[in-house]
Amino acid sequence: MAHDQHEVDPGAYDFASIQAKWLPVWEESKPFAAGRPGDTKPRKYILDMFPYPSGDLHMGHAEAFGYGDTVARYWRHQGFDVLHPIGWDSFGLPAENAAIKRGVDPRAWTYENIDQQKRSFRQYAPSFDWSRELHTSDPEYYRWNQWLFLKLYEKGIAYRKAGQVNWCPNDQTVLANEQVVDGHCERCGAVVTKKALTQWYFRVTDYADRLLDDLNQLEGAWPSKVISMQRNWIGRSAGADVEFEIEGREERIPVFTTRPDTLFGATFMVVAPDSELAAELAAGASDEVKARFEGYLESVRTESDIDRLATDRPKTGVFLDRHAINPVNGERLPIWAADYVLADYGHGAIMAVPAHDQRDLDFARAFDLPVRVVVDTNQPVTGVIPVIPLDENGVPYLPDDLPPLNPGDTGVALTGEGRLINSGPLDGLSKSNAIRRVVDLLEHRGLGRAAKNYRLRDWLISRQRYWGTPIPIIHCTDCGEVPVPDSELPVRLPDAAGLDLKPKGSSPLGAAEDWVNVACPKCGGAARRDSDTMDTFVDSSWYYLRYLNPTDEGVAFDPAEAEKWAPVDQYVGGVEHAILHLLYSRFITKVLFDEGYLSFTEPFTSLLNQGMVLMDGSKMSKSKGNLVEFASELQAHGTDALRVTLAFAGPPEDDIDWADVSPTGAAKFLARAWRIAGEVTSSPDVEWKTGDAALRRITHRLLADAPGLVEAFKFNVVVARLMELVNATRKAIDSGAGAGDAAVREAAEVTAMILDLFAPYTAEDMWERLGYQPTVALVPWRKADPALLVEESVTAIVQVNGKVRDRIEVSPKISGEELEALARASAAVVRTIGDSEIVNVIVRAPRLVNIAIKG
RNA sequence: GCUCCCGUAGCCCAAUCGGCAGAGGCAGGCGACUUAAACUCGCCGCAGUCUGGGUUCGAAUCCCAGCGGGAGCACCA
Repeated sequence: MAHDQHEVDPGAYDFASIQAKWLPVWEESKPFAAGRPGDTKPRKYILDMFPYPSGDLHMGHAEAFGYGDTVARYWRHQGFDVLHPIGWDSFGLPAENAAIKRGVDPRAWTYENIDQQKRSFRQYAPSFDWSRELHTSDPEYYRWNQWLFLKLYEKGIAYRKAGQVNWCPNDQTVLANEQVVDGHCERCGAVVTKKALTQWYFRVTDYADRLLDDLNQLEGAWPSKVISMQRNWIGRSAGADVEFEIEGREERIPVFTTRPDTLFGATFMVVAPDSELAAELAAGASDEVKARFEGYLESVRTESDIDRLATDRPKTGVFLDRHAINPVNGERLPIWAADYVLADYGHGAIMAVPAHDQRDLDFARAFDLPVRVVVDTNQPVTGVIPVIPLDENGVPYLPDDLPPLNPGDTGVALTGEGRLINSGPLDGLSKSNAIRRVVDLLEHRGLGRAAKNYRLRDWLISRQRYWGTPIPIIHCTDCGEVPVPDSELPVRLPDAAGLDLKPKGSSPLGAAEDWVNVACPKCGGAARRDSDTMDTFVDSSWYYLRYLNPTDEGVAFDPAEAEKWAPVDQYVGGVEHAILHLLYSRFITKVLFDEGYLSFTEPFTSLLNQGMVLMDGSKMSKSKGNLVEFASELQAHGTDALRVTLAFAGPPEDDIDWADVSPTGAAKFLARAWRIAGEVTSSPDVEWKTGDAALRRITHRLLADAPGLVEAFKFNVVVARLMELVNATRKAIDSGAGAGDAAVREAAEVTAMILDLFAPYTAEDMWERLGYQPTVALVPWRKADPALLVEESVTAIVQVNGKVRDRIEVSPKISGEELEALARASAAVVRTIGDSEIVNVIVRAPRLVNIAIKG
């Protein structure tokens, strides 16, 4: 029997035809364009982290963009002019790798991917303002990356230096510290090695204090996890720089310590083997020492970061046969080179206090170096832990069974509080007082000062790859580094055709002879362009500002527009950028603030991290065969069911296991809601007040509660409440007031309006079935009627000793006295109390009475 | 090893301030509609909140300890 393929029951919910019906309508009317001239509404800027165009959207995108869109749609209903833009983070290695593998042009590959991905995106119907779409790989965009670079160069924030850098042998390029995760390349997973290279950096360490301190303003508005990760990453520690004389050396060596109070306990000094200082000290020693040092250095160089990061590995090192002088007591301290001291932290040298530092103690025990206790951790210090033990009369005493003070034997360093001993003028002081005293002492003698140190390193931004923003610097043999004049921006990427993009450790751009050879802008002589490209995290560090005027050819962004829209009110994206992108973006925002371009110092006022979409408890991947394809889910269930499924699965920041959710359940709910809109028989001008009060109460409670729920990101609860409303409406139609009741129409309209946050197609179609014109997305939020939020009566609970003994229906306005009287009169209560004595009665009118009795 | 988060029904999840443990869904059971099935509609909830202590008139909620799970950090002087 031949079926007409379009044979669809007109009374049945068919997501495909609803999508096909409304998408062109919205594309035509563009209801989501922001900043229309003359719009006086208050503004909100809702931003999703822009995607890398990898070919197609996946479930992770579906989740994140769904949440972002819910928030954007919500604020539109609340009467805001909402800026909700989208663009493409379209520079980066995948395009280049595809180019190498398949001989395609990286540009063509990228823009084809964008086209494909965009088609899925449109089906998914986020309420984007597509007119502001941007691509970081367009010269119109990266021109401003170059502008930003030159600004930073001008201010001394961008600079070039030589050093040991992270090198990804797979991608054949350097990496920033943030892009090395557990010794592996953040992007491709290869084991990262070290390489000595001259590279471009941004001086993010100059902003370390502000990046750390300003996290306080994000407290409560960003996930606490992200805040603590950033705090850890910046890793500020306070202490002192102490200068040590070195025998046979003119200049003193500074060391950083967080425990200057233990200075009298220093028994040796350690320098990082890969530091210049170590090489210099070894050079001044005997040939035998020199040889031993060279051998050690070699072994240190060959070990990977992975090995080096392993904890509990035995301490290694060599004695350099040189000595330092302790500035406070004149003692000679042997100097060792050991790899547990890092060249690029502090000054690459430490004073070792084995009694009070576990690492120093491990080293001292391995090489039989002296251990001297200078803090008696058995002596309690007032006001700090350990608390002074008190005897039964409240008199402080010292217990007899104190732990021994011999870390050299126990192997456990004494890191706690205590009183200073063996420390001359510091004896008897507490830790904090000793720190203050010794810093004073050192400052007075010019041998040290209070100091801070950071784990954060400067941001290495140059990359030896093709598909990125060219660094706008020209290297001239006579003039050195010369910035490309603004009038010559953008420095465009040369055509990839004819270039060998295969990674070979230097940028492919260097081989583009026509491109790389230029006249020096200063002297006109022969010069070469810098052939590295920028880290793509530079692109994304300020893109949120480019959306404000994406086609402006005169400025990167318009400060007046920034004043109107920025900072971003709500940012949505993955927690994988907890440090990377979010730290860089915060940094660049502060730089732009300092330069007077912005009036705020934090780019993202509020942050929502979505969880991951899993399958059967683990991350989805092709190799595991547990991939849930976005495209096929979209095909099978439609946009709305997919979005409702994701919103309803649980709190947005939690992971979603696709095995636990039910897109068909979501589709059923949508169909149920949609059918109701078709059953309503009253006309739009019906008088609400005449409607069924019970249903109206449910409707208005939702109107009242939903804003708080959405603003707290409890999307799953909002969906549950919508289900509740739909169930109640169904009941009213079938076995209550009937389809013609005003409350049924009201409930259906409110359902459509709120459903728009999660299921825009269904909501729009319902809206039309209810007799209105598009678009439901722009319908103002209905005000909840306060009269309907008050219950006619409430159930008061009567407890005896916390156990529920009776329930009484009372007026919500009942007084405490009346309620107590009613409770005491309750038969069940009287029975329970019997002869017992009433000790206490707690009354919380109108909800609860608790009678406490004896026995 | 250190820090943070989380443990509620077979499963996913709710429970504004410490005040009736259940809003919602999945799965399941029963029923109506149907020749039958699907769809649809209706009905069905004794889990006392991981364990043990504590605070309180009252604890899923606050505190302490433990168990289990997840995340972050881990030679940073």
